[in-house]
Amino acid sequence: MKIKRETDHALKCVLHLAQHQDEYINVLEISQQKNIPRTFLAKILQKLTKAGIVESHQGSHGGFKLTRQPAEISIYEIYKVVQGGIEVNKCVIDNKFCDRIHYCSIHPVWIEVQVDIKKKLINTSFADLISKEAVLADGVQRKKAKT
Amino acid sequence: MKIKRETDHALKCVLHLAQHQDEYINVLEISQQKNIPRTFLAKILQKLTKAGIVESHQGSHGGFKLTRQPAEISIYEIYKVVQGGIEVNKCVIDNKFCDRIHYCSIHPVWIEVQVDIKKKLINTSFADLISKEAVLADGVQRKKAKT
DNA sequence: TTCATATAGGACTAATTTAGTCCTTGACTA
DNA sequence: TAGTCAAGGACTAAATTAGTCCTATATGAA
Repeated sequence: MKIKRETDHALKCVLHLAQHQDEYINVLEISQQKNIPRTFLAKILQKLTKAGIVESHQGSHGGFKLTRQPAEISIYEIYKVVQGGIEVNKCVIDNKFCDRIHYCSIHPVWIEVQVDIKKKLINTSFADLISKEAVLADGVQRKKAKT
Repeated sequence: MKIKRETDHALKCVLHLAQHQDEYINVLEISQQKNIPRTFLAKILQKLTKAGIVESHQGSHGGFKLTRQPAEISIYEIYKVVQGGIEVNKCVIDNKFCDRIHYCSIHPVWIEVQVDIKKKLINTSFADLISKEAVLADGVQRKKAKT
């Protein structure tokens, strides 16, 4: 389990959409706002669309928007769309990498770790992130005001 | 945080040494027993030696052995020697990868995940693994006996 | 004392994965 | 019907991982 840049991009992107619901927002705008390479982001949004997390609209004034409320979308979901599942160690997923499947004492540790991570990611929704962002942004403002 | 093959090898290697304390065991034997490429394992053992987890002895009848009791060595320690620390997302370690350090709402999630993982890995020692191995090996034996 | 058996260490290479780009096609709408 | 957008496939570049290889050095035993 390691967050790829792609996943990072995807999360920021969905966060942006979550903060601008009901509008269709195009790739260029998101890429500029969140500092993500445009063409790469386009690819990521394709995946999110296929997965049903966002819906797309072509043509002018087209773009993307969320299909669900931010509170209904977890970090885990996005993570899964991009990376395909939590994989702490190859051996846990792919038996080819472990000849000791039936009696490996280390194996269960990875499984436990995976379960823990999954729980945490499932329990964080984009509504949570939005409210945190607000608090944090406020903090930054106050800091600026002080100086 | 993703377990590299190298770390996997290291863990199996230390487990083997933990199961054969007081003897010096050489690279060749461990590599054969645990199915790890010999030259690669040699490199790994160098790291473990430098880190003070094993001590080496050159010359005939030389090899490696643990410097401490298995109960005193955690999975985390080995992990750290090989991979240098838990890094769920680059942005958590390296600011270059995140322009949003001061107000990123996703950031704290990774930190929490890292802390959780670390706890779990610290709390598993090689003594734990050895006893698990015993139980598991016994299970395999019973299965074989049945057929 | 010298030979066989080990590790130490540095410099390489091969394979795989990650992080993108580019280009053409197809949908929408003003 | 031209301009604006996404869809999709095929590529490429960069970075990381997973090793190898070769030489030097230490140790113990014949």
